Amino acid sequence: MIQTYHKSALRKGRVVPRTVDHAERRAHIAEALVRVAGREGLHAVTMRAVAAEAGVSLRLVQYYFQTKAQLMLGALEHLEQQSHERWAARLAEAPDPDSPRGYIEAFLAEALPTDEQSRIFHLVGTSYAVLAMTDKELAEQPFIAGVDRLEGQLAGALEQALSAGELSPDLDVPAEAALLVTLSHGLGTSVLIGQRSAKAAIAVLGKHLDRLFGESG
Amino acid sequence: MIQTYHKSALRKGRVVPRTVDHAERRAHIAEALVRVAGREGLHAVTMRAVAAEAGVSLRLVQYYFQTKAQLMLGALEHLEQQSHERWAARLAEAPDPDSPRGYIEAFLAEALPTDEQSRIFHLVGTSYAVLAMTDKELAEQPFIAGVDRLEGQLAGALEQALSAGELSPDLDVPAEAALLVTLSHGLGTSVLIGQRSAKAAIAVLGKHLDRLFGESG
DNA sequence: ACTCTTATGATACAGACGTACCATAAGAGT
DNA sequence: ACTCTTATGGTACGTCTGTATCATAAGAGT
Repeated sequence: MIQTYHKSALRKGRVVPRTVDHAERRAHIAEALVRVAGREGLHAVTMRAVAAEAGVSLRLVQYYFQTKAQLMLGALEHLEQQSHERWAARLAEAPDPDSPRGYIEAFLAEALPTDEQSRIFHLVGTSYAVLAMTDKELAEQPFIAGVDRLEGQLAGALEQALSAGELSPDLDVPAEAALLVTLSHGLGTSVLIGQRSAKAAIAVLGKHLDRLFGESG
Repeated sequence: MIQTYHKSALRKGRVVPRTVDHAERRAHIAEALVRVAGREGLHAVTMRAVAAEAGVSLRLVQYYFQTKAQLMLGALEHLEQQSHERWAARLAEAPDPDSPRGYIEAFLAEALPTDEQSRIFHLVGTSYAVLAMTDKELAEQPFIAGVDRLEGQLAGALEQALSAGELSPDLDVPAEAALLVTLSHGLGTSVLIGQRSAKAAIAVLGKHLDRLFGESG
């Protein structure tokens, strides 16, 4: 799994880096970090642990990310982008694309830790959030942007449902989007600390959506 | 501030510990931990840092809490108990004790990081929550119990409001209590990472309560 | 007055951590 | 063929961490 380096150089005959694809390698290491953090917590993430998990030498981690701070930041960006793709994939297979409620429910359920992958995602994401509370440089660029984007996307879906007449016309869309995103984050946390099952969290969310969309149906 | 040890022995002439009040000293150290964690994050909490913040020697921290794990646990318990008292004080001065809505709103607003003390409380609490996600022994006893107690207390208030006819009679009280607690936790987090102001968070919460209590008035 | 236990100080130790340094294999450009 | 740059391995260094050890001051019980 390790020594596959100059393979990628043959694949793309250009003169770009040297022999290996830097982006690919950085992604590989970043994913190793996420696995370690998901298993033992973000506080257990060390350059040596990440190197071991990725199956590379400590020196390599240093080479691709010069410092630990940059490694942490790079992994966060990778996680952001990965979640972007994950959401797109999930929403593409939404049950009924004509139903805004289905879209919104799928959207929010994705944020809940239902399977192993989303569990890791929520755990690591929340860990980063806690770091961002005391590390302002970490917070500003990559973090808030991601959450804001989600909230905006959801607000768009609500707007659409409102146009379709599925929602009460005097709904405050931005406030409701904020409520839904923060609610699903809070629910996810309660699941992760073992206070509630994922099923129970989905039920709470579902009841609120029932209320929003009118309990007919 | 440091060498006040045998003063407490004179105050209470009994033969209980030896010269100093252990519980008082442990509380002092636990509060130092909370201050450090609130300022620099829970990951910056070290036995030496706590000792320095408390103005005692490293040995003393070792003496009163034998190990770091016990120090962390003890501080969490202290935080729990402190929050208990804080809530009681806040609710005692609720604006209108006859209005369940006022009670509930005060209850939930207390969970939001509006002033420095509640900011620290939420930050440190969330940091512990993240730890509890990967450290099962930490989670079970002190953590979930605290949140469950809050949720139960809130459910009681909702039940009371329901009896007073202020809520829709087909409200699912436990689900709503869960929603409100997780929502206020999620809102608090979004405030702490700087995504939203405390005022905006309170507004989102207020709008939802308006909906619950019927928007008349 | 004398001992005993509690309370506190100082410091030492082994391990882990982030980072820096030195070496070298090997493709790229000439 | 020769050099130059990139990519990788190995390892050493200084610092910080949690914990353990040795020593001792001083109130408590007799």
